[in-house]
Amino acid sequence: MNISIEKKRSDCAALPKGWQREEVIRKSGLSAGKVDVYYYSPTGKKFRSKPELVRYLGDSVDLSCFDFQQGQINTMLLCKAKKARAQFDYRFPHSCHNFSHLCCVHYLMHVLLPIFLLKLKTFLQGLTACDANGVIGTTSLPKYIKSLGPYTSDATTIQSLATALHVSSQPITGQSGSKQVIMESPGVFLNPDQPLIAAVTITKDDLRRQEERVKRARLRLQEALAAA
Amino acid sequence: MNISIEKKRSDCAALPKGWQREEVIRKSGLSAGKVDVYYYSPTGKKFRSKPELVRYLGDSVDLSCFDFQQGQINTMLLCKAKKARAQFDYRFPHSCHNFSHLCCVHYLMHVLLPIFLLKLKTFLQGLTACDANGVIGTTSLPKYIKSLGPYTSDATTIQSLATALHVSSQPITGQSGSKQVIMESPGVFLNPDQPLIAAVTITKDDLRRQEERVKRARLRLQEALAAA
DNA sequence: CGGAGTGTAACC
DNA sequence: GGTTACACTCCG
Repeated sequence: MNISIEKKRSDCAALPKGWQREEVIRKSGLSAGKVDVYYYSPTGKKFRSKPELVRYLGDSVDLSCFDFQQGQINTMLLCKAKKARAQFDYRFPHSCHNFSHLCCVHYLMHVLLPIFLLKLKTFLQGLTACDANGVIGTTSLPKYIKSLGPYTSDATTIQSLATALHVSSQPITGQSGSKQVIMESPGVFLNPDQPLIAAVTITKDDLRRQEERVKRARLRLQEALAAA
Repeated sequence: MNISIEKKRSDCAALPKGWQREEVIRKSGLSAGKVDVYYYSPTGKKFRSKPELVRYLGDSVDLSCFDFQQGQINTMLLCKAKKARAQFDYRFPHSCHNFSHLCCVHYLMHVLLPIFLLKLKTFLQGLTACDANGVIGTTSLPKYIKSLGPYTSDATTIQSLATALHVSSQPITGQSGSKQVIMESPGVFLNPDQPLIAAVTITKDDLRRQEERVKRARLRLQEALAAA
């Protein structure tokens, strides 16, 4: 019942019965964050690239339209009209050397965060675009997300999230008192209306408590996912 | 007078006197023919990898350019190391396909943001660690950053920033009314005490105004940097 | 010696 | 510039 965020393995519908697909996120090194995709034959043999797969399966399966990374048939591969990339790259810069404090702050505020925001925005816009084109389909948001707001459609919800992210430097004045499970995730930080650098001191216990809170939130979301 | 084809051992000029290098050819298996290289310290201790060697020798020998496999100094390795440190990788995921809304939210909250936070934390910790070791030196923060808080040292300032990022889900209660130029950067978003998804609508003009604000903030920081 | 994990040349 | 495809490392 463990759903690891770094590693997941499941059946692959685009391949014959018994074949499985695995995603592994690189955890360290220059390429940390990159997603490696592997396939396992029914006998357990591991495959790490499409040519390798083709070599093994021969003519028994036509993989010309098979997207190795995504694990599905992609008719776009025939046209070779590669449009928006479907791959995720979780990479991010490593720690730094030869960086003055000034550069550090500058780097954080003017490189990391703007890029992060931009990518989030692009990500969300891409999502709504996909949805509009029917690529994703009419998948609904699960109830616990819907309940966060009085929206008329899921598209509106996603859009408003993107919007809220974009107009970030202005106060977000939405419904209050809606502390859902997803709100307890660790990915929320820095209030623009408060000083950037605050004189907060914490103990190791504080750190551990925070980490445990994160773990609990993840567990709860996993349960929600399983129930959906 | 025995010269074995599968195994040879000799002094290694690139290491201190007394160190030896050994080559062993794999005789069978999938990797038959592959050469494994081992090193022996003057005391006879065996080393099987470069990290192992570096851990043992510590700072006494600079192995950054040492090619473990070849047993020689390789200047190309130096270039690589320097590049890796000097360059940042700003990559982040593109827009997506095949993603339900649920996965979107899950991805944002449980993949992107945790990784982002982790990297920020590592980044800042690396910075303070560097500083403590004198790698960065005693560079001072410029005045306009110092003025943000009553700190006794720059290290404290950086540390508190790292801390504030870490304990993100708790309110950051620092000095108020200190709206510095750096605060106007776009890299501040999402208040944890407000709903994640807010019913905000914006026009294209709003977007452009926001982007121009970013540009202006960047210009001002550049001026401040030039004046420092 | 195997194999998971990471590096990276070559390709598009 | 960004991926793919596979070579290589490191450690069990």
